[in-house]
Amino acid sequence: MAKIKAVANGSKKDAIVKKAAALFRQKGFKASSMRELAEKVGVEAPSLYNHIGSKSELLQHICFNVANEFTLHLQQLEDAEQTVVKKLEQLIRFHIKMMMQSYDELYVANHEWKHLEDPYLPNFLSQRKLYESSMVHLVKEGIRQKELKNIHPYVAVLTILSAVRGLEFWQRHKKDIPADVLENNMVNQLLNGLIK
Amino acid sequence: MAKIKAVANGSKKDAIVKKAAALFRQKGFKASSMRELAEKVGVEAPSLYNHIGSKSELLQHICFNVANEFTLHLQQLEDAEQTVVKKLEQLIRFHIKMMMQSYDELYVANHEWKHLEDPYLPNFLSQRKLYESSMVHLVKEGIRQKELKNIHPYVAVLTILSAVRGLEFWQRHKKDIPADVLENNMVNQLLNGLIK
DNA sequence: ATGAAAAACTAATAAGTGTTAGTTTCGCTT
DNA sequence: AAGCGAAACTAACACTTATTAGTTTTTCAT
Repeated sequence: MAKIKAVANGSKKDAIVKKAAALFRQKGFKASSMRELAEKVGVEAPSLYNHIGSKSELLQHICFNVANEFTLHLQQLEDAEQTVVKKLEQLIRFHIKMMMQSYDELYVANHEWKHLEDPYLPNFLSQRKLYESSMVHLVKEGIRQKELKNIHPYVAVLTILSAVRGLEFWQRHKKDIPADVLENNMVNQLLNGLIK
Repeated sequence: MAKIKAVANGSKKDAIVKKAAALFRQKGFKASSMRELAEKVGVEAPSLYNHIGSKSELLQHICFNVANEFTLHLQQLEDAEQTVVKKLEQLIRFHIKMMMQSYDELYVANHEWKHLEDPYLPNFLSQRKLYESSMVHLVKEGIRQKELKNIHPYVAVLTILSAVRGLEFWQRHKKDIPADVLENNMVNQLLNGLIK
């Protein structure tokens, strides 16, 4: 009856993944049923399996799409020739941009990763750990270059990552606080506690 | 066969709530079954219903116990005669202390509140909003008193709340980073970006 | 020891889960 | 128009879910 409309520049599978991200964010992975997802897509539940392999696979796609985007960006940042402070600033701004353009996916990757299955869960976690480690490395370099105060590197990274993660919380106040105001204020607040 | 052992200074119900908090944190609310909870408690699933009303009720207790503790502490803080900076510092330290002594409960309240049911979900959210508002008020006062820079108050609050929330993330590194080191570093980093 | 209340048990229910099998319909190429 | 593959459908399965009913055991004050 109803057909699945493929999203611009993407397969029908991508369209399903996108709807799944929205649903998983609203209800959580376990509380989202394939029947409900099918309804959002405009199709009966078993029809979904013409395009996807399983419910788990949907979560995998969401989580790793996000993880890969962040990993890629960080790698590019590491290779760039810039001060550590500039790099940290760009990193924060990237997190904010991602939060705006891929809210559902980012939220799901942050909150529902624990429902990933066995080869994927440890892979996801180690990729995340690697991201963290790279940031710690960056901060240490900043301290060595005397760009940053002599703070505890891991605590600094933790604080930055937590703060940007908390931006999902701000989605509800989008109208009150324009993105650029938020961005500049947060960058300032996070970095001024660090810069020498 | 097995009997439920009441926790020190608490009913058997409290013992179940505590086990539920640990389970809900590990697996998430929806993915935790009453059978599994019963197993952790050392009893058959239906026996739980001699002590509690429903699965939902467990989540309600967890979420509101946490919310009430924070609300109470903030009220006491507001009444105290201290500088705004001191108050913010104490607030951050309180969050860290709570994270250490009630990790499971705090985690569940932060992550699983969306599975609360109808009268409780809006109540929880409005209590949370009130907490936020009080913090914004506090920051505004700090700006008026010229204790704080002229930053966007809501962004400041968001950053602080997000950063302390991210402490759950640090639980895994407890051994590497002693609590007091973390506490002092985070307080410094968060406040030095704010203090004039 | 006895009777009552508390709290455990077993059995069962109704609803919901992801997913598979088998069949029909749609849309496009020839 | 015919035929073929993609993608929809219905029906069903095997399981798990929270929870209730009814019964038996345990605990404890008298």
